[in-house]
Amino acid sequence: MDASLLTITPGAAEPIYRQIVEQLRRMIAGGQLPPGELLPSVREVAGFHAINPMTVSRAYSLLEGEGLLERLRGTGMAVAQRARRARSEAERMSLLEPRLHDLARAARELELPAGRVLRRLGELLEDGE
Amino acid sequence: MDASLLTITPGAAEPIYRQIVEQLRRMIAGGQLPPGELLPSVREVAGFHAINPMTVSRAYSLLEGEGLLERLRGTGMAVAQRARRARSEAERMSLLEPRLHDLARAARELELPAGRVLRRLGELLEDGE
DNA sequence: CCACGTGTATTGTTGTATTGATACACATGG
DNA sequence: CCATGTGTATCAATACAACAATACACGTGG
Repeated sequence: MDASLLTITPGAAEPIYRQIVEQLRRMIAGGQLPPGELLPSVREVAGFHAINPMTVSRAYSLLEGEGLLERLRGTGMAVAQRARRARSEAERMSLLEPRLHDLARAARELELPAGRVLRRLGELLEDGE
Repeated sequence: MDASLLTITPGAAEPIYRQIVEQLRRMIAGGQLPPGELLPSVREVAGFHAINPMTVSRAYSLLEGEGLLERLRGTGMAVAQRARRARSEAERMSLLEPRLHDLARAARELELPAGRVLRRLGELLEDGE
């Protein structure tokens, strides 16, 4: 995997390390990062995005704690073999649930018709592919 | 409006004052809080939710700065009259856009089929009403 | 008139989160 | 064998959020 595949926004409200964590978590769960895949080194990511190596390391460590990454000493970090599990559609869906709830609540408070929200989301989901 | 209508989660990642700000902003844009509506006093909200009065005051001040609330001296805060504008469906929709983009991106990284996401969101939107 | 209820300014303290700078231990691989 | 590249432990700096305790300015309403 290449460092350029990560999207990092230093100025955002969401902390950098968490941007990395959640992005990688989803890409692993989704299968874009298969088990065994080697991740870019902390210094590589840090250099490319002009951030601190420790910030990247922190993200990697958290994912290692979750069992999603493996430390290959002297080589780097790789997607763990046992990370292949937890890949049923239902399980991936559960990672999206909190965001869905927040969205539904916001839409309700805005008194927006369900149809309109669904239609717009449909468009955005198409655009990506 | 009653203090119990606000949903506040002290332990959440999102700071309390911003939870209040965004919630009120949406309820005003959505029309649940019509112009002239009197808000609960800072001490009332603070007491009910066991938080600091200054935290509530901070949220109110920010909304006053946006022109959404009006200070009625000696009485409290009320939804501003001129807040009625900016209420077209398109405008309310725009408040939801960032969240929609995030969701679409997450769904893509999770490799979830659009249909499934849309169906689930549909359910959640129904439940609310 | 004046007690009471508004919001707010002020000051200080506490806890936490985030990021950064530096130095270190370790395995690889020519 | 040792230069090079891994990740990371440690400490510090900074910023932010929230709380606490006052005191204040102001209008309402009995």
